[in-house]
Amino acid sequence: MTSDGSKRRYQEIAESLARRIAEEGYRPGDKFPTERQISLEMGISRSLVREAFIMLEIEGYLDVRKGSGSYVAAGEKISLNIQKSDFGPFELLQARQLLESSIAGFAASTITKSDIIKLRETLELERRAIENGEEDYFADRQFHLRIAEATQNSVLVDHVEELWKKRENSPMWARLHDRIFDLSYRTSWLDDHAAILEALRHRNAEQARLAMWQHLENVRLTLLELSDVGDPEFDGYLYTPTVASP
Amino acid sequence: MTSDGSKRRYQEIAESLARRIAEEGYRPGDKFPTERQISLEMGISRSLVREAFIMLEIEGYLDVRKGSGSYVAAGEKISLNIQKSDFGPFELLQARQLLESSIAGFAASTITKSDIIKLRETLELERRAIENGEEDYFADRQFHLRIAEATQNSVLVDHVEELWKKRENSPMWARLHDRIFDLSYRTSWLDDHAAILEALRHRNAEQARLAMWQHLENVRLTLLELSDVGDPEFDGYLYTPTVASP
DNA sequence: CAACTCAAACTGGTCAACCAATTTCGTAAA
DNA sequence: TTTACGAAATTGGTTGACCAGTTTGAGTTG
Repeated sequence: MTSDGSKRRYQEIAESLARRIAEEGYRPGDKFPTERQISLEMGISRSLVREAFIMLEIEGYLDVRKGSGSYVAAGEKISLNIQKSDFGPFELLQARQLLESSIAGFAASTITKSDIIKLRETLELERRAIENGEEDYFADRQFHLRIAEATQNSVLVDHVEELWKKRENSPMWARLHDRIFDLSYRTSWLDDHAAILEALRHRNAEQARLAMWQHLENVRLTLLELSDVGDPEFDGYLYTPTVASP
Repeated sequence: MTSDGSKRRYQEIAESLARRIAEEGYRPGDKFPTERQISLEMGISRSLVREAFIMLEIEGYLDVRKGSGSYVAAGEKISLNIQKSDFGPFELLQARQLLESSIAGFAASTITKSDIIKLRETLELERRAIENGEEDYFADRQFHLRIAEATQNSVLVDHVEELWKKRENSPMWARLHDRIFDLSYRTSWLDDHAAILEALRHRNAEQARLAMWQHLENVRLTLLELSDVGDPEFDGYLYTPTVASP
């Protein structure tokens, strides 16, 4: 977010158009309405539409061709983007599980004393926040990022976080996210974090990997429980970890 | 890239301005020249500058405020972006190694016959491309993505790919990237891919993980060789894999 | 002298008109 | 009938003028 919470107009328009692509069954390669058509339709100037198109182009939804028109992006970009908007946070969480547990295991061998001290401070911050009943999303995030930093993989973990945050903003998952951070769940996660830190302190890679896996498994189960999906579509995500677990 | 290799004008301008931010010592929070100033300075209309600003805003470099001006983005966004441009592709490759080898191992248990057939086709595509001396970046990328798709982790792998591609565009690594895709290297990578496919076909998770690790290790060594870094700064990346290797 | 006011001079936001590349389609030539 | 041509229509590209918030500072007031 750019400091101010307000959105620029072109962003709103772009989002509305992106929704349109997703909902009106556009497929890669399909011709999208022209800038003029949309400006008339929405009663705004073409410049605004144009700026929105630029945003959509940058985000990989649109492919604009001079003299010809704009087309829903062909190739992988769009199909992945469409997939993104169709899938829930479960896939993402699975990815985090895979990634962060590997990183935690690796961190056991690279972590320094000062890293451990910092992690302990972060944990203390979390504990105090929970006692006071405050929001502590920041501390939770910091804990995960600091472990990644110890292996110099923070860029990647941060990007997964960004994806996660984007999903939070979608109306579909917003309510879910609010409930996730109820104190009850965070208290149990605090124990998970403590277990991870303990494993790292003993430089036990296997244990660290396992602890991180279990932590994110708990998050996943919580998420699943909160969203009370009986939806069989989600079965695909309910696999037994064969990679990072023993 | 959006099918056509040609860049839209606003993109060129945005890149030139991004270079300016990086080279002229702008720091987060600093005020950036106004749209009018730059349009005069470059002899173009303000709309073009405006479109470029939008691109820079989306990419997290700029924070534009109505009535006030545009500022070099503060907070994590820009610092991460600055970090991004400061770091080489080695860190990213390490992340890919960690991530994709885990995914390959997992894919061994989830992959279907049709997935394997598709992978074989992609491999054949690569082989033919190399024989004809053509570019085949697409096929290489497709191979890696298809494995990820088998575990429904394509979103994540795709994002790492995006980061990778961004780095390619930076002048610092562009030349390096061109040389990577010389035929000689790609031929040996073809064998790597074949080994990965073989392991997946036998549903041997451990072997698949190892093969993918080794493949990206080869890529890393090639990269290292091509960039002939005696630079001790890179020592941090030259670690022995303790996580995903045996 | 300090604090307030408010208008002028900035800033980005929006618009409608014109430019240039591409596509389309009727017409004429083979 | 098929092909080749080219003008007209359609597309995105670019521009300058005007609109709407924000900042600034001279002038006023206590």
